[in-house]
Amino acid sequence: MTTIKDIAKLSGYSIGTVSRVINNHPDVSEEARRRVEEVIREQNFQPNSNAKQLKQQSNSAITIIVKGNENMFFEGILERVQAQLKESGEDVAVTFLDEYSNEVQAAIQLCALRKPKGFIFLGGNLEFFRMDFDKIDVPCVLLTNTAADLGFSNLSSFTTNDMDAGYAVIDYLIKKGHTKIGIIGGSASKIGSQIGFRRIEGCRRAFEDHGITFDESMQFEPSRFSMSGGYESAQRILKKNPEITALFAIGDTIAIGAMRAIKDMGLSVPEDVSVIGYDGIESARFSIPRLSTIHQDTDALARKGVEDLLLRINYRHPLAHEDVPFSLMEGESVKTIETKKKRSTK
Amino acid sequence: MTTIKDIAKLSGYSIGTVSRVINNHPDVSEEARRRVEEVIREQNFQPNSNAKQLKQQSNSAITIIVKGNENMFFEGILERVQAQLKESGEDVAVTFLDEYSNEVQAAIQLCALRKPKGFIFLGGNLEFFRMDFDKIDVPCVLLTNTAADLGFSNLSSFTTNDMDAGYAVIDYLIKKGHTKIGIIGGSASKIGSQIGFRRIEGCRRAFEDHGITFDESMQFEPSRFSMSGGYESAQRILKKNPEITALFAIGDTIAIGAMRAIKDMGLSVPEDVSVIGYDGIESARFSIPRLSTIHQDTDALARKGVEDLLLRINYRHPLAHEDVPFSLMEGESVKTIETKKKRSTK
DNA sequence: CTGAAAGCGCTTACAG
DNA sequence: CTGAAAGCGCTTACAG
Repeated sequence: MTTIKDIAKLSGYSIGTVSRVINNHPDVSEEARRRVEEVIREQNFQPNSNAKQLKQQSNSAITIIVKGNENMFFEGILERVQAQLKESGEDVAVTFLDEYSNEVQAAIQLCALRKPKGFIFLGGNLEFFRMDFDKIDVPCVLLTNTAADLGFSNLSSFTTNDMDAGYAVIDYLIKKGHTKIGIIGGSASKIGSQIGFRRIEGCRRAFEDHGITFDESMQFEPSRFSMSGGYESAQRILKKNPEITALFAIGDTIAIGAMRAIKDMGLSVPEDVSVIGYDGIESARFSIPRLSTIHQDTDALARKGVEDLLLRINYRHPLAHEDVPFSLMEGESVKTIETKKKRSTK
Repeated sequence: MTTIKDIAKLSGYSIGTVSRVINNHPDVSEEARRRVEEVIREQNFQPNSNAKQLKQQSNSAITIIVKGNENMFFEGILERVQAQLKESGEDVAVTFLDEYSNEVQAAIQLCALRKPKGFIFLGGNLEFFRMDFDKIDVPCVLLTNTAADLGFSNLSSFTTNDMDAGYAVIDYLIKKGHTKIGIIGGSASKIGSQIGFRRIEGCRRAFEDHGITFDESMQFEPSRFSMSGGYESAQRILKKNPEITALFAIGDTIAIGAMRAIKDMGLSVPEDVSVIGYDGIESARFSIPRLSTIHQDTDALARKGVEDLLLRINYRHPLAHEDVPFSLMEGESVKTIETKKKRSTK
């Protein structure tokens, strides 16, 4: 193992100077810097990160906490975040959590264990943040939910505007002639913190604006963010409410399960039941039928999240809470219904 | 921060003894052990891993190298490996690589940077291992390919027997009456090291045993392990060889892309073209039609891989090269063809 | 069985 | 601008 000591000896400078070169301290002569860097290159020297971190009292790799094992959407975004971070030379640790577990507690534990430089949360329940996030003091970013109202000084957030997007979905379906619309996914809890809540809240407003009543007990069914969750919830809601002509699954993973369930009930998409998803994952572009969905800009989410975190880890940099734009991608899974009302008004 | 010093003071023992308790050394009195453990619990003390690793000259987290970003199969297995490792209290780092990049070089770099305790390779090109793996000296496990013939003393491997499984697929299709069979996925290279090669080699043998000639140029099309790769390769092979009645995609991700391509060509699965995949990922159970496929036992793969690695990291433990059993899962994507030959022989 | 002490490879005031 | 030295939190011969 080459150490900083060897570099010192070889370059003719002290280990203090070598360390300063490595860490880009300003007060090193050009000559010393050049010489030391040369030796470092020759020896292919890599500083020992354990020693460095021991000394600096900080910290291990940036940690990504993925909340929702089975949610395919997170897989895509995880990859992007990981790629971004690696480009910046940052090491990355990943922890997968069940969709219902407490991500903030998990982060607190990790802090005790290895003091990560920072966290990126992929998905998060605001309720857990409210309860315990004050115990975390490293810079964090929450992706796909907004932390704007929480007021923590070390938590940025980037998300699709779920309220607007939920609104857009229902508005779209209604304009396509649907009025008997079912929603599946997320939990029915009114806490206002679960990932799906804002989406559903947007739906509510759209229904209202169109003068259509939304009966939660008949038109909503909770579901895990998984294909099997979507499969089961679609079956349940369609059985309890056979009038439904369109289903909004608040995640593509759920939607794909739902389409399979509809098929297994002897019905077809979109002829008997239209389905629209949320996320815009790759599988949605290859499913049969192709899934209509809200496309979240994973690239922007990942890029902004990583940039923000890095800036705040390395410099004094202000927090940010931003929405990234979304778009409704039309596939083949929603059909137009000519309603009587429509016809008469035309 | 509580340190080992605090525990020493609080417990009335020296830091040496505390350290021995933490590391389960035998030569500690029962009394000391009890007392120290009590204080550790009270203080919720976590040893500083940087200091520990600095001292032990070893090492950072076990690192999983995922080769093939877009291959959904790896996502499932990654999760399981991760879960297993976490259960054993091991920290985990993940690196995603493109399917065509050099995973061994990547591992070598990581060794220089942070000396991981070990690596788990999800997918691997034996050629790269042959070339450079001797530069890695930590315990490693290769999953989904066999390293039995490589003879490295620090590399175990666990895999489905790709040869047998490839054979089983073709045998199955032929028994279903198909003779014009196309294969997509992997690379055509004869190097014998790519992940898909053994699968295709198994296919060849099955064709031979059934007395059916296999014309690689007309019946094989390479493909990335991605949905879009499958989409394009299916289109290409079906255009160049319209006689094909069944397609074997050597990965489910590829198969799902292929089914979509067939649909877009105005044909349907399985009426016009049968499709069979390989992997048994969850999406295969929810696709329309449900995909027939070789189910790899990801649970066993993950469990055995992790156990083996941990054993070899912590003890002198022999290498292993094992096959895990597979099964052919029938979905809805393969139809039976009544061939003339079949009829006459019956 | 236990303690005192050296040392892992680095960073950073401190003094010059 | 540079060097000598203390110290980060731990482990592990060594001596008893």
